[in-house]
Amino acid sequence: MPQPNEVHAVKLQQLRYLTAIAKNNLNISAAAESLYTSQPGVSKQIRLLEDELGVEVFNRNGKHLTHITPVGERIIARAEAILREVRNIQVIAEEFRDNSRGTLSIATTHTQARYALPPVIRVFRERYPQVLLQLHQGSPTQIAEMAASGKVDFAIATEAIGECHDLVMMPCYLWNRCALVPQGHPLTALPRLTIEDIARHPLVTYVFGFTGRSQLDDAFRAAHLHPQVAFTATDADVIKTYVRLGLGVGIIARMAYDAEADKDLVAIDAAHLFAPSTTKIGFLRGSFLRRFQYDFIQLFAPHLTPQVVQAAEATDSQEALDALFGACELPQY
Amino acid sequence: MPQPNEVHAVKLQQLRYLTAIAKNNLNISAAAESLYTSQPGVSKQIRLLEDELGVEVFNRNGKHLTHITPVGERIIARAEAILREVRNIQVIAEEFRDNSRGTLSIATTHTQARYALPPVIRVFRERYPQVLLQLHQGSPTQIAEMAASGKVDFAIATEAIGECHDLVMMPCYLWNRCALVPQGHPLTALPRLTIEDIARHPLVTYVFGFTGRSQLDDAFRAAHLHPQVAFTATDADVIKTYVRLGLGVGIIARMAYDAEADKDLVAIDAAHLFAPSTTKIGFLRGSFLRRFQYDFIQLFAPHLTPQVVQAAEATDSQEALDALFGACELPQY
DNA sequence: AGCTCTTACGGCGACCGTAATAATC
DNA sequence: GATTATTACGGTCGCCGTAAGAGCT
Repeated sequence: MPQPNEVHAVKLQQLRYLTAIAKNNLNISAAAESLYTSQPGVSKQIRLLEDELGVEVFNRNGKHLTHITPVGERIIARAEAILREVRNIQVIAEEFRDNSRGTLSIATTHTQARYALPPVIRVFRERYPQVLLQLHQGSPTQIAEMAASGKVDFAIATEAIGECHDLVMMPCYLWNRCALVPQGHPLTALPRLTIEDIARHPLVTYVFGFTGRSQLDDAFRAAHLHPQVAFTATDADVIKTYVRLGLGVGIIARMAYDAEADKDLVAIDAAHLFAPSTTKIGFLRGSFLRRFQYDFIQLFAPHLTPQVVQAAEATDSQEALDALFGACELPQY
Repeated sequence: MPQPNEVHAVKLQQLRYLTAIAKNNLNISAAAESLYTSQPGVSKQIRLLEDELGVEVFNRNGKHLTHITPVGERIIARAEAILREVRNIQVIAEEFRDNSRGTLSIATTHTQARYALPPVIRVFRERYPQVLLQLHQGSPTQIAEMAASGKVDFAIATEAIGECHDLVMMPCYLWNRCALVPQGHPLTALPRLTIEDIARHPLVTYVFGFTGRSQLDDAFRAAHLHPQVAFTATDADVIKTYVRLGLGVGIIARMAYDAEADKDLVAIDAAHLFAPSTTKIGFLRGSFLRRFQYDFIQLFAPHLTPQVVQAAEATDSQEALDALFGACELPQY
């Protein structure tokens, strides 16, 4: 006479449904769709779970979910941890089954994808030809969101990430800027560039929130200058285009200047004018990292050995993290 | 046309089976029994899980499980974390449903149960009459094991716990010893007790591993003395009995001397002869603590406020923990 | 009116338990 | 021979999906 068991128990799918609803603005229909299942099923399982736990996870107004209850917040947080660990188990199994096969997904900005990553990717592909690479481009906030939600393994960007406590962000390298002008531009005649010189011309540079734009603003503000910004773009290639059109002085990352392809333009070093920016790599806290993932990190930032990465993950406060990397000599470009 | 789903997925019960087998010396039959289910069911689910993950969790020799594979170790560790979190979800729900109702289970030694806990328990029961109390007595190692396996919420003891990294152990108070002799015993005539005085008599004291016995041995060894131990017991009541019979000098915790009930015996302070012992309270790392649990801790050790407890849980290394409590003024008895 | 959650109902699949078999100690 | 794991088989339960109903915005 089978299963007169405990009648009911918490199930993993219920937890999946829970987090999906939370991620879909409390819309059960959308959550069901994102999970490729039916609304009634999701709805029912949530009720069963609430029944089982004896508490309401969601506040309801008639037929609509309005809020997450305080206890629901905590339950969902734990549910996310559980699902992360389940995913970890699967990743661990995959790693041990064949540690040279798998998928590496990275979300990053144009600047990194175009100038910093290619040599790293080349070496990585040679070393792990069986690993499927997936790169996704986006804004820094999108990138952070993708890493935080587990859609990608790594986030690589310069700004606006690190606020999220769920992400472990580690500094990779520092980089400086140059001013970019057409040949024969007045700035090319100056012996040494000053910030006032730049401010006299309209600027073409990055959109706010992209690629160290805030360091730029900080420097001008500190000098009480308010240069005219003629155009803002999310990537250096677009900036170059408009510099070529004579729209203004471009200010880009030094590494984005290609002596070959951009020989019609002149790059004037501006490292002494703006604080260097730090490019970081991050991953979801609590993730099991595969060997090729550790290897990728180290290829991109040699000082980030597996030991350092594990230490960084173990440190939860931002100050402790800064202390950990304060001693590191980061490469500077 | 229902469920042409992902065909299979990791299930919580499979993880429960996994941990049960690990805890039962790789004996599936015993594991099944401990879970009140059948061997074939457990066996099958484990095979299904291994199939799903594509790796062997256990090494098999014909029909017997021999070892846990390296990948199995990691998977089981994650599984335990998952099951802990599931339990946490249930506890959280219970807490929010009614934070004055529930169960508090404590494993402790005779000494604590008999002398240290009663006043705490009395106040606690007044404050939370709805909370069901469950006290379990055992040896320090048994106590640590019970807490580590989740059978009890708290472990309270003096020795031999803290090795286990899964437990968060926090110091509660220090205590000293006294020598216990019948009235008229030669030691009562001495102006100030020395360790040599004691060593001249046979001793009646705690069994090794119990109630700060090691500090005792340390002190004699440091003085190059090897007193004869006439009798060892696990609790002070038994020790008193044999002191009354004239078997030797009892050495017990000062707080175990009751001026009323033990007025036929003389307690001679020995605080200056032996290093004080530290009684600790511990719980399973990663457990959600209910309000009444925090309250209980604080009743037992007023310096262990919820903030301090949370800080202690967040600290993973033993040294950092010692540093955290190094500043605390612990009460001393 | 449109969207969304809930209730009702039916079917397939899965888990569990009993029984029998095989392999080790 | 005793214990233990696996295979085989059957029954019940539960999940999922479709369809219909109820309640907001």
